[in-house]
Amino acid sequence: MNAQISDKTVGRLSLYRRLLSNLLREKEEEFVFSHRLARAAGVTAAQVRRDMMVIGYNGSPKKGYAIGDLIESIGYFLDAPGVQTVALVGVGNLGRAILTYFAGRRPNLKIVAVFDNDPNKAGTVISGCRCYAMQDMPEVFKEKKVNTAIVTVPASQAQSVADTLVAAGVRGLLNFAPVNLRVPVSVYVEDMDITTSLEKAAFFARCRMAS
Amino acid sequence: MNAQISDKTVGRLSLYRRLLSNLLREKEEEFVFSHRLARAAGVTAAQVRRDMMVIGYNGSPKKGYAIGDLIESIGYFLDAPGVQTVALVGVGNLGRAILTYFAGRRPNLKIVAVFDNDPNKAGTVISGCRCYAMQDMPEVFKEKKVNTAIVTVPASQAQSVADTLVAAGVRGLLNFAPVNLRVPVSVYVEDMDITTSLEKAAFFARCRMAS
DNA sequence: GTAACGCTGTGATTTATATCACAATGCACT
DNA sequence: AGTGCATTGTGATATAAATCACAGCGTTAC
Repeated sequence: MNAQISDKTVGRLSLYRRLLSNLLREKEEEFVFSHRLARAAGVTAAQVRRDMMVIGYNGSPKKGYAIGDLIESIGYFLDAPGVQTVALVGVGNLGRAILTYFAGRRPNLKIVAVFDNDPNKAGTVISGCRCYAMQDMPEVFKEKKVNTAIVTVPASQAQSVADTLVAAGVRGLLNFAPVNLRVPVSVYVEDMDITTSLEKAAFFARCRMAS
Repeated sequence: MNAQISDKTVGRLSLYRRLLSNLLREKEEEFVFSHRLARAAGVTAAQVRRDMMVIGYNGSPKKGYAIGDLIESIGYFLDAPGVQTVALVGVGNLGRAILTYFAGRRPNLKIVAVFDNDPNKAGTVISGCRCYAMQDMPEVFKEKKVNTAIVTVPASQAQSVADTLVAAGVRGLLNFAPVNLRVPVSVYVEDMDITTSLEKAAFFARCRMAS
C-alpha cells in the first residue's frame, strides 16, 4: 500500500471522520474549515491540512472542505473495500464490554467471532457473536477472512494467543494485555495499556496540582 | 514538580515497573541489564538507560540495575506519597469492566468512588466501590482528596462530565469517550479511543497483507 | 596486581513529528 | 470585470523523541 503513512496520521483521520459524521448529523452543515475541524479534534489547523494532503483530498479556499466528500475520501483511504472482519480473543469482563461497545457500530469493521479457552463458552452466542474454542481459530479465520484481532486475555496468556493468531494469518492486533507482544515485523500491534494510562493520568495530575 | 518530563517517558517507566515486578516474582533474579529490560519492554537499550537518567537512578557497569532498588526508585518518582485516590464516572459495561480490572491491583492507586447519573445506581456498591449521584461529586472529592478520574460515559455527556470534574478539583483525566475534551491547561487528559485504535490495527493489517 | 571485557552514562546525531509562514486560489462584494 | 480577503496547500523550519557511539568504570580472571 501507500509509501510511508504514519501511525499518528491514521489515528487522526479516524478521529476526523467521526467528528465530521457528528457535524453532518447534528448541524446539517455542508462545509468545514480546517481551523474548525482542528479545534474539534484538539490539533492545529496546519496539522489538519497536512493530514488532508496525505489522503490527497483537496478543499477549496474560502469554502473549506466538503464534509460529505471528505468523509468518503477518508473512508476510501482507511477502509477495506467491503467489510473487514475482526475477531476478539478472551471473553472476560473487558472483552465482553468491548464486544458490546462495537456491536453494530462501524458497519464496515465487524467483530465476527470470539474465542475463549473456557470450554463452557464455546458454542454460545455473546452480544451477537458466536464463541469458538481456541483450536478452531485457523478454520474460522480462513472461512471468515479475519486479518485483525482484539486481545483481551490475561497477561500470562497473551503471548501464546498472539502466536496462535499470527500463525492463523492475523496481521493487525489490538492488545489490551499489559505485555509487549513479540511478533514478526509483518504484524502490526496497537497497545492499549489501561494501567499505564491511569498511572500517567495520576502522575500528571499531581504535577499540575503543584503548579 | 520536575522540569520537563515527557509523557512517553512516564508511560515507559510504568511499564518497566510492572515488568521488573514480574521478573522479581518469577525468576528470583536480583539484577537486570538495560538490554534485557529493553527487550521485555520492546524498546532499545539506549532508551532504557535514558529513562533511568530521568529518574536519576544509577546502575553499575557489569552488574546492571538492582531490580528491587529500581522498582523503589520508579515508585518514588511516579507515585504519590501514601495512597492516591481515583474516581470513575459512568458505570456502563466499560466502566464496570475497568472497575473490576483495577479492584485491588495497584495498592497505591485506588478507585474509591464511582458516579453515575442513573438514580437507581446511587447508593449501591459495585466491585467494592460505593456509587454516588453526580451532584455529590464536590463533597466526595473533597472528603477523599480525589484528583484523578476515569471517564467512561457516552460521548454526548463527556464534556459536561469533564467540566464538573474539573470544577470539583480533578487535575488528571483518563478519557474513554471518543471526543476531544476541552479543559484548562492545568488539567492533563489521557485519551483512550478504542474505536480509533481498532481502526488503526485494521488499517495496518491490510497494509501488511499487501507487502 | 593488572589486563581485558562488557556494561553504564551521556554528548552528539539522526529521525520523526508538528508548526510556521506565505504564495496561490477562488469566492463575495462592488 | 475588478478588488479584497480569508482560506487552502506546501516548502521551510522548529521542536520532540529516539538512536548512535564511545569514554569511563567496576568486575572478573589469571
